[in-house]
Amino acid sequence: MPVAMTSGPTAGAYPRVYAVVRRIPRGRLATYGQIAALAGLPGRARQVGYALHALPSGTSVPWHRVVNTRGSISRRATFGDELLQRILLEGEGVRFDAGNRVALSRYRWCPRQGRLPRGKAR
DNA sequence: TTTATGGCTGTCA
DNA sequence: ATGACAGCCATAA
Repeated sequence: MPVAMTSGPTAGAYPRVYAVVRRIPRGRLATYGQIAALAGLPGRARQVGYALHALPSGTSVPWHRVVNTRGSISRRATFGDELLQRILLEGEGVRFDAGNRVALSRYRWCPRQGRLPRGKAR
């Protein structure tokens, strides 16, 4: 196991990211930026991507519930992975429209209603 | 050490 | 609606 950053503002960032992702209810979605903010890493959506990418297979973290701000699955190294994400989401009742996008305004996870501004979504 | 890249986001055309 | 640009900063080489 890596020593990890034992100091600094980013100390233990990965565990925090995982903790937040784990709280996403089934059938709900969150964006990288949203996760980053909730994990105390505002503006570091990329790191969230790295954290999720580092997850082992068979993890209990629902990484598939994290998508980009457009509501679409980011292009990954292989089609298999992004397809898997879609399959998993559909298995939770999330519908994709043409273009492989989901209605974020409809599925967005709101840990605290009004925490993040997103128009008049409900 | 430096450099390049990137599972993103927000703004502007 | 889509496409281009610029910030952001951790990770990999």
